[in-house]
Amino acid sequence: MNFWLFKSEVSTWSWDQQVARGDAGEEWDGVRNYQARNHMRSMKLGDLGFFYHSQKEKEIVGIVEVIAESHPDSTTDDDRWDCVDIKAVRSLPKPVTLAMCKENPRLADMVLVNNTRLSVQPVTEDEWQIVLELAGDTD
DNA sequence: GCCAACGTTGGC
DNA sequence: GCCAACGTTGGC
Repeated sequence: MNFWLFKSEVSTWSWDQQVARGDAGEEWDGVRNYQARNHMRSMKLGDLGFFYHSQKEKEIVGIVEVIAESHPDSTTDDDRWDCVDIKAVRSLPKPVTLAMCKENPRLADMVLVNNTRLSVQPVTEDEWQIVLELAGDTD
């Protein structure tokens, strides 16, 4: 089981839209960055990820699950670009802001904090647990 | 709205 | 294969 983080601008694709898709999920298309694509290629069914709103909100708002492994991105004919499908699992009780991540010494190495431009990122298991704690998601 | 960081493109 | 120019992302 691996953990990830998916970044999206609210105006492009929001958490509300993702939730509205239900178990059908949605293709995480439109990624045109090799690093992000490579992360998606290494995802497995059942992997979990955070859903992060960039720009205005700058906070992790929910948890998603990979429901289809890497396949060609249907929004382009360019065969360089693949993507996965994800579905919303649940919203976080309290969103975890970028500022909170930056303040927490244990999250100092989180990709979110250090590489602001990468739209699909790996998250370590430790980081995953810490963020869940910050979110009050103590399941 | 600005700008830093970073990725990509294309000329040589 | 290098590197300058350019475009985009995203935090501030």
